[in-house]
Amino acid sequence: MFQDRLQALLVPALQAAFSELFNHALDARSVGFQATRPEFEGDVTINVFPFLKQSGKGPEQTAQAIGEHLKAKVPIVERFNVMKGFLNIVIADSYWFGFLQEAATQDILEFPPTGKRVMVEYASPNTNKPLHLGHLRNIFLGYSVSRILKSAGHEVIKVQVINDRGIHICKSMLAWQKFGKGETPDSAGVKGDKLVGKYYVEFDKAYKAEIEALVIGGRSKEDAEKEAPIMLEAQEMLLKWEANDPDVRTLWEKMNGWVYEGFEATYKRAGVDFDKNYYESQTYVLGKNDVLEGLKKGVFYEKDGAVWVDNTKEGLDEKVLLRRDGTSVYMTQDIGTAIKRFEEYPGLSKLIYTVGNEQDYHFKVLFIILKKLGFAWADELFHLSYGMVDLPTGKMKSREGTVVDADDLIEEVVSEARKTGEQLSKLDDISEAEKAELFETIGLAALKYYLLKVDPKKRMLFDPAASIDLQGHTGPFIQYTYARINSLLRKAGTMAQWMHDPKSAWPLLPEERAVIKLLHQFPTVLDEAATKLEPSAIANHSYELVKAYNSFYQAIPVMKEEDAAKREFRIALSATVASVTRKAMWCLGIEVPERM
RNA sequence: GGUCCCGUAGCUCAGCUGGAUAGAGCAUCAGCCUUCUAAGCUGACGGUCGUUGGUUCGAAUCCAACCGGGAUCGCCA
Repeated sequence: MFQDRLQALLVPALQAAFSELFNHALDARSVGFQATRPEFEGDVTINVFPFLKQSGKGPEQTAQAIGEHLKAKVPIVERFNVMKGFLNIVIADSYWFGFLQEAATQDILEFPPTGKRVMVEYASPNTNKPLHLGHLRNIFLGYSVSRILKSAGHEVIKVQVINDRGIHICKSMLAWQKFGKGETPDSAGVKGDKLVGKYYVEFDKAYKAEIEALVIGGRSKEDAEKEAPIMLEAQEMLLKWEANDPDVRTLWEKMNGWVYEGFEATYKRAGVDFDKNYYESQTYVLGKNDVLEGLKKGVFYEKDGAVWVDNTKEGLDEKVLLRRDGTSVYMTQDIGTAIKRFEEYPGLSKLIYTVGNEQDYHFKVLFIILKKLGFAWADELFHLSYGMVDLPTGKMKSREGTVVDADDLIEEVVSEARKTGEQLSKLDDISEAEKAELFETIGLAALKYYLLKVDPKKRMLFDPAASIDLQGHTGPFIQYTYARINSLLRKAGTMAQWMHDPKSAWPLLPEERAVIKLLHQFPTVLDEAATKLEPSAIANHSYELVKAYNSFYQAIPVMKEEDAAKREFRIALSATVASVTRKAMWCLGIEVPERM
């Protein structure tokens, strides 16, 4: 990494300075470089306060002594200044020119292969209702993480888990049977997932009506909830499903098929995909044997006929893994599925679950259990826990109909992009089809960037008005900068290759230097994003970069520059910003348009 | 009640492996298009970093307590 390379040049020199000046060994890890604050002259800053004990001198003298030593010994240290305990170092232009030369000719956001395989699970929808805003945060986050890991040199396997069985889908099936009159997505003219979701709501209505009737008839609310005929019927249907009843299975396959078509359409429009799907109907039987084996080994224990794990030593509770009747719980399946994945993918070195933070406890327990079962890879499991998405009106609640539908939302951001795009009317000469594609790209960028720029761990507020904003700290602003550079490059024609020639170099302008430094930091940001699984780091740095570029663009002529060497250098700088931005957006799952 | 997460400008968020005068965007106000895309740029306004203690040469950042918000603690999924 380039940041590391600069440090690699400076740290040993600093250590040498230390032993010569103060006769003291300096631990490389204790050295912290920081970017020099803009109000001072310099590129990197060393804070000497931590070294005062060893130097035995005051901050100014210490910094001054180190600065003089570095300037004498390190060619790229051009000059320095001391402000209190801060040693601000100016790195020679030649270093920055040299870096740009490299960045212009290779992808600085593509790391060499690590040989590691990583599985990222980033969607686990139920098949009884359509995808909503919460799913979108999950999907965009996981997709971005998988691309970041890929750029960081890992082999990535993207998977989703489809919760295709259980009482929830039986409810939809039953309601469709009762009230559907044979309606299909085609006959109703709606997406399959929407149709099935509609019958899930129908079930709930009928169920509530039955409860009410029973309560009026004198039953307690709790009894009524248990005794409502339609609920009993749904439970019966679930039993039939488990018994492989042909009629139930046929209906189940038909309705799930509708849902998959609907999901597929949403994923396609959202621009995400998966390498493999796991279906709960196939995995829900897994895990039972593993639990029984754990019982034999004494990892688990039996109480009241059920199998339990005791995690009280870990500060957690006891948890049932097999019910008294021998059937599985959710945890059991997850144990089995994890084991299966590591069997299916030999050499899998990491498994990341992108799941909301309401399941923090679940994953804590799951990982502890797998560790107790003795799987070495248990340490490589990671719960990428993301915060809930709130609306200005409060929490999303499906029962209260406050859920923001994924398809509707995408439609809205795209049409907003269209509205603005047509107002600006810069695109009168391109076809309707091209325009449609462009607005799709811009609208989705607005939405994705809005969801990804926030630290995934944090709960976030979804403000519909802000999410379709195309100005300021937004995806379209970044796209705009890219398109703008492209326009510049088109004017430049076949780009004459700029080559850094140390002999004919000129002083870098502050605007140029600022842009180069942000490019220089980017690989470190990618590394951090890949380590911490934080797309927001990429999103925010991309914004910093294009903002600095726009300031440069505003103040400094590129094509109008008369000195050919400078002109070509600025074209190369612009082209590099464009290509790095494109790659950074790729890491977020965001496309960039050639013009807008 | 136990455990965990969060609290930074009017709003939404950065900054959090301790370091200089805490940064952006939106909103508000004032400038900049006969020159490379104004979806842009420049500037102004705006802060007891929830509160109180502690550690430290130095705390938004680490620790503790409290206040406020959220999640979770099923033989549900």
